[in-house]
Amino acid sequence: MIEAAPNPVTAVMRALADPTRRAVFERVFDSKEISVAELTRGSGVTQGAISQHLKSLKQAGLVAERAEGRNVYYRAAPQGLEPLVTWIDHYGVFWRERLQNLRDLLKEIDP
Amino acid sequence: MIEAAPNPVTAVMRALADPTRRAVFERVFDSKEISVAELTRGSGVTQGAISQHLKSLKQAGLVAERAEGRNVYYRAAPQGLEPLVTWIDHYGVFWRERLQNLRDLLKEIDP
DNA sequence: CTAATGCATTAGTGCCCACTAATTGATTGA
DNA sequence: TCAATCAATTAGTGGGCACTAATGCATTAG
Repeated sequence: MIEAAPNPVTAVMRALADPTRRAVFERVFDSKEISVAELTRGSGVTQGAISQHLKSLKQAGLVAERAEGRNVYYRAAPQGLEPLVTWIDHYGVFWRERLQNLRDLLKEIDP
Repeated sequence: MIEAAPNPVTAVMRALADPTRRAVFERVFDSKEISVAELTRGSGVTQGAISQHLKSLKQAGLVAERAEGRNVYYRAAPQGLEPLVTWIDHYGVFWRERLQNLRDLLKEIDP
């Protein structure tokens, strides 16, 4: 139960749990590429905050960057969501089994 | 971009972002039903902490409870994951099919 | 009845984190 | 050249959160 190991699921969950940071990811995702200045516009927070969020998202493997001139363009890295998908999908297996058991049971009762 | 509204996605993400609390959820899920005392055993934290985590999970719609005598038995509420699955379904382009199956399952479970 | 067990809740504490303001370095425009 | 723009980073701050210790309330056992 002692989980000191920095789990990738935890990293992704933590990165996306914050509404502001998740909104940044969503905007990056919806744009093919987007600069920091453009992300800052209408974000309600300062440019520094946006840069910090982008750093977190990058460390979580959720975004990638490309520098061009004095701009830095970010793009989404959807593969970064894989740990999350795997975690959730794990429960899908259980549900599947339970449903199957339930169906089997129903068939026995009402053949 | 100002997101003051307490989003259900945020609620679920936040609830599951903490490793200890997520471990509690996983143990609740793996057991059909489990008491607080049993959850506390081997959790590495006090009983009070477990109760607090269960309260958070309950408010996020991820667990439900059943009192019996002086025990309270918790069980998983899989439908609580629906906001998360829906969100990933939108952004996790690679795994949309996997998740679509999972969403169908959730609908079957929670009629 | 009395002691013990199960659970929730509270107050208190330390820590982490989201944010700002300011600075710095780099690049571009006039 | 000099000013302006873009982005990252830093120090500092407030607030929230995970946790403990302790208390209270039921319920059960002896």
